[in-house]
Amino acid sequence: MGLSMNRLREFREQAGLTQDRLAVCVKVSRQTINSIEAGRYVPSLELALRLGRVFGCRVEDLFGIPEVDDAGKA
Amino acid sequence: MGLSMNRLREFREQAGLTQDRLAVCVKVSRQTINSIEAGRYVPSLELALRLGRVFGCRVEDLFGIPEVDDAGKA
DNA sequence: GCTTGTCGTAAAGTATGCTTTACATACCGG
DNA sequence: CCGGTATGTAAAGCATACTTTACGACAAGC
Repeated sequence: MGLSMNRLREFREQAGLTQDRLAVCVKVSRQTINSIEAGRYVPSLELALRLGRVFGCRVEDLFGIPEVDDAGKA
Repeated sequence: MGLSMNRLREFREQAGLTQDRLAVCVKVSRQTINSIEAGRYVPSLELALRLGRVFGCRVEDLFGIPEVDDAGKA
């Protein structure tokens, strides 16, 4: 739910990268980048870390913080 | 490779939590926590984000930064 | 009209995160 | 001795990330 919305596209466009070039940078296929931007699935931790490194930001800046959550938390 | 070594146990013990209690906090099974600490696999992004939230640290503090790059990768 | 570049998306296959169930160890208190 | 707590680990099964291959659409330029 929360994670299917991310700021990947925003970061990528601001960096002036195509999906293809970003994909090469982080060593996945172009479709993987596209699917993540489209919210079709959330990346693995490894990929998320690589993306954060490319953009010089925290993983939490790209994905996350949404899920405050479920009441019975603690 | 790099990600199989993480600081989860360190953070957990410092927080005075058992594997069981931490598991409940982040809503996974105890075995999942154990396996991550043992380096048997790396967590999903969702779980990593929840863990970071529990410990009040960045995902990168728990997992990461290791993989500077490939060198002989290909 | 053709090609080239960027994007959107789908299907089948492989890898792996996570679950449940289960058992084994070790420490501790009684 | 026994019971409870905390940990280590394994197997089978389900869900999903990621791959390759493939096709469709839109714009730009020649």
